[in-house]
Amino acid sequence: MSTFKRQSMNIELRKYKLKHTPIREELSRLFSESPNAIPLTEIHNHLKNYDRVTIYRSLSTFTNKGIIHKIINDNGSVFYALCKHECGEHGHTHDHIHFECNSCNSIECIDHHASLNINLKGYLVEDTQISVRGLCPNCS
Amino acid sequence: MSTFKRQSMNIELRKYKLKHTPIREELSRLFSESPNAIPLTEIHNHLKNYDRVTIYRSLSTFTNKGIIHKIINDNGSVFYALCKHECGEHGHTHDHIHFECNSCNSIECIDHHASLNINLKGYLVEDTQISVRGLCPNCS
DNA sequence: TTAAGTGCAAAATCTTTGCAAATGT
DNA sequence: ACATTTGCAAAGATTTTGCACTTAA
Repeated sequence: MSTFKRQSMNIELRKYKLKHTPIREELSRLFSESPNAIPLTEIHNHLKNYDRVTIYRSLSTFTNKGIIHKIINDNGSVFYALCKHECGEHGHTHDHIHFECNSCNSIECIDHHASLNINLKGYLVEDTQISVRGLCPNCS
Repeated sequence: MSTFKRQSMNIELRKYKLKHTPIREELSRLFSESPNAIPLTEIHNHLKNYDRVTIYRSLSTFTNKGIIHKIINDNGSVFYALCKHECGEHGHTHDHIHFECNSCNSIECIDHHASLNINLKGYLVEDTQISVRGLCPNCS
């Protein structure tokens, strides 16, 4: 239990013109420290001191700023993960795949410029999202 | 507005050891007639005469039997679509992609044996799901 | 100082559960 | 006849909205 004051969050709130509040620092830390997507349930668990509404609104704010993105898996469970690329207020642009582990249920965003040959006659493809299930390195 | 009595549902309920009830016939017809996945909201609209609970339970039954499968899009909206292949009580096995139209918001299951070269070192891939967004033939 | 952010209460959805009544085979 | 299915009431769960209070800059 360190009493040192935490310093320099990895997410620069100022850059996004967001005020520097306790819950946002907590969220920043959470996301910065986690290599994987974070289940919404876990976010609630970590932020028990804060009102649920505030959590929803903070996540919404971060999402709108292009700091994080929402992931919904096949079961409808909600996760959030840091955006790694050029997302912003004007939209999200992701070119990674989501890997979900069948054992530990973690979801990881993996950079991948997939060479996907989809030939859909008559369809205009604008975006492709690939989700992979299996066993992550820790579980296989 | 035909007054002929409809005949021979495309989904053979007996084959699945399911009783032949009105709501199940309605659902069978709905799915058989729709080339696309059906939004849950639309299912509720079409089945206004039936209790919501009964609808949920019927969809759940069909899903467990491997007759239909549930699709959740990026927004968390729920759709259901017919299974085309060898799904059954023991599980679903799909090898199609989901195409979601950015204009009319329809979702279509498209058979596709995607030649996807994913090289994920350390990961054991068991299943790959591809979702494509864009414009469907009707909208492009 | 003051616009932005938070907390509380309440509403709005959406989905599930329990049980008695109805129905298909 | 009887197991299955349905409808109703109610509970659970999740997310959103309104508004007054608080706080960061």
